[in-house]
Amino acid sequence: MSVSIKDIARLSGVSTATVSRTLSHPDRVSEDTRAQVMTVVATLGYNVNSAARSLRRQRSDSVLAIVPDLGNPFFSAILAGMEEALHAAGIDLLIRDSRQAGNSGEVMLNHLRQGRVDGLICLDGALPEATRRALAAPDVARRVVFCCEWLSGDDGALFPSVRSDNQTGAKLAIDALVGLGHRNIAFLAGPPSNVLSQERRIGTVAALAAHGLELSQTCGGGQDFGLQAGYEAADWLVGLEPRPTAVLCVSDQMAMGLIAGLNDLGVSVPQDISVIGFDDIVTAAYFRPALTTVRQNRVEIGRRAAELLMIQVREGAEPPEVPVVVSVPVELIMRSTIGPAPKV
Amino acid sequence: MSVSIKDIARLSGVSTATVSRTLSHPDRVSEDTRAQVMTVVATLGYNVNSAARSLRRQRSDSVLAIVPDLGNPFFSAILAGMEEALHAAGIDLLIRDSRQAGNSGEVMLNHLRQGRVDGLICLDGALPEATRRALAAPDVARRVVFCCEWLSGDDGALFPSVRSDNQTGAKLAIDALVGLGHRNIAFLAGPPSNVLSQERRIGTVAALAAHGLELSQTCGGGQDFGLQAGYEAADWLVGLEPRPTAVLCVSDQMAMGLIAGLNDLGVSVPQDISVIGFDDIVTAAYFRPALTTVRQNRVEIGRRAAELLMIQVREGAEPPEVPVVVSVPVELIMRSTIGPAPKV
DNA sequence: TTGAAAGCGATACCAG
DNA sequence: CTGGTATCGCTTTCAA
Repeated sequence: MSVSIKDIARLSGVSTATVSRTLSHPDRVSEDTRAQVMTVVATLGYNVNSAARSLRRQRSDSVLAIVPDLGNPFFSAILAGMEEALHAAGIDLLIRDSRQAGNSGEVMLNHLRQGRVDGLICLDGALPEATRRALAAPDVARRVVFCCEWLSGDDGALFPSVRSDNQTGAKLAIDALVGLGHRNIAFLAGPPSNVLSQERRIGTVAALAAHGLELSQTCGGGQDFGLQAGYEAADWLVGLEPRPTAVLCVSDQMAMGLIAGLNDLGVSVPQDISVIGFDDIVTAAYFRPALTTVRQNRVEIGRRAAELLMIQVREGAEPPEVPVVVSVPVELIMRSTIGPAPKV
Repeated sequence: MSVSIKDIARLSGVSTATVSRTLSHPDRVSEDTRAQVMTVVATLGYNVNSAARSLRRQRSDSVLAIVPDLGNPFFSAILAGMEEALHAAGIDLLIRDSRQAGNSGEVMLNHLRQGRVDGLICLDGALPEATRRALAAPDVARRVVFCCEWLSGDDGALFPSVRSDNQTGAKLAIDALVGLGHRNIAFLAGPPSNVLSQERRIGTVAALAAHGLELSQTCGGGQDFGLQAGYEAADWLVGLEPRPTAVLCVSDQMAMGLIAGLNDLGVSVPQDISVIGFDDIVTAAYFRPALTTVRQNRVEIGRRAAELLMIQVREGAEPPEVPVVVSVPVELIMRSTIGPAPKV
């Protein structure tokens, strides 16, 4: 059996209450006692038992992040940002993949209900209806924030959320393309029902309208934001009549897949078609041609989401002024996949 | 206050002991009782309190993965594999970045000592000496497995480990290059002290020796396995005299960076130089030219590590027959970055 | 500043 | 098969 607070109490000649105080509220014991207790603690190599502490304190000091696809490298930087903010506050990060077999929405709700975690950071905007309803219960809702994605139709009134400024991102991209003379611009979406597909498309349409232009075409994309979906979209793109001279893609992975596909079809980027991605994942700069893209500050998004959640679940915290939407700035990174619109 | 086992007991007219049994060992109560209790449980929406359960059972049903750099997409598939295996067994996955500020080795050890987690999966082979010693304590060592990397010098005698068959991977790559007529082959390493750099280099030297060849050059690489380090190695490579006609890289990211760098220097891959990567990360297939690489089965590695750990920490488990090294097969994926050795 | 003691919620042993 | 009860280890009133 491992050493407990009782052992410390006995060896340092004080009560368990005092040991506990020494550890949790050092300022509430005399200096002498503290020194004495700490010595014994160090000698025995004592560590608080977290289950006992959680049980007594009625909080776990950990939070759960729900990721749609852990295998997608897009999320790693976001998780890193969360990790950083959370651990600075002594809070643990648990991770679950919401699309993994057997991970219904219930699973994550149970974590909350069982007290395994104090809060939830959800990166998946496509939750089943039953889960959405369950999340909306008042005592649950306060413990949830969304990050990157959000529930479509929720503008922060139901759940606070942290997201990139998607519409501005699209605008930056479109402005750059129009500035290069492009007039026939297409949008390559991910899953049509995904909020990011929708939001960035809206931004695209609005930015084009500001130039007196209309969106040429939207490709529905595949089941995800992945490379293969982008690759397959190349066929669609070259078949369009008239063929767009530029494409804004909803993700970098799709953009890279698309460029690879165009390449295989004998279409050159950016000579024949200009392409812009979204995300600025780490490979974007080393892809050839180097990918022009809208950078999302993924670490920052993760950090902000974690901080937001910590404020909300702090006990005695006021319920937040709704709606809460933290919009993280984006930035257009100019590289080599866009160029002047080809002369007809 | 949330509903507890007492409430269930009262409403279903049985003792708390019976409720507990119904939930934890359904086969040890009568069918009638079980039905009765389960109805009440469902009605009240009861959930076991995990802190109380952990305290009583003296186990947390969660494990901690230590990742050297969460921001590196290489790890996401491994984590996904772990997640899958762990959650199938009802175990939670916690994640920490070992290189993050303030995450000394102590931090992860404390998780074990505090009973926050039942075991550790360590993906970082470069732990500080103090941590290595602390890990080796008998009661701790049994709860640790290494994954991907391992402590240099440990052949599974100290800690079980799951890893790719790195030497065979190098051999597959070298054999392919030699088969294409290459005689002057270089190796692009990551951090020199890293076990993967070392192991793959050893495999490379051995495979070359089998063909009666010697390794032309080794580039020490940078501080990591990243794209930038590969990019910078391009200068080194083209400066060699005689210039190697092929390079085996310790990671895909380095290979891609290298190719981008060569590209910028006017050197063509594979016409002038053949390049092989290691990992087969998701972008490898869509990089242009598509990257020839040694595929690691990352999901499998993660899954096996998780399974290994679960066996070890199962109570009453025999200490494993040491050494335990699970070697996961690798595979050479032929794409477009290698070609015949150029005629001189 | 310190100690005694009540509990947090679930489990498992021991009787019955 | 079921109930009573001690217990896991810590925190926190309440009194002194």
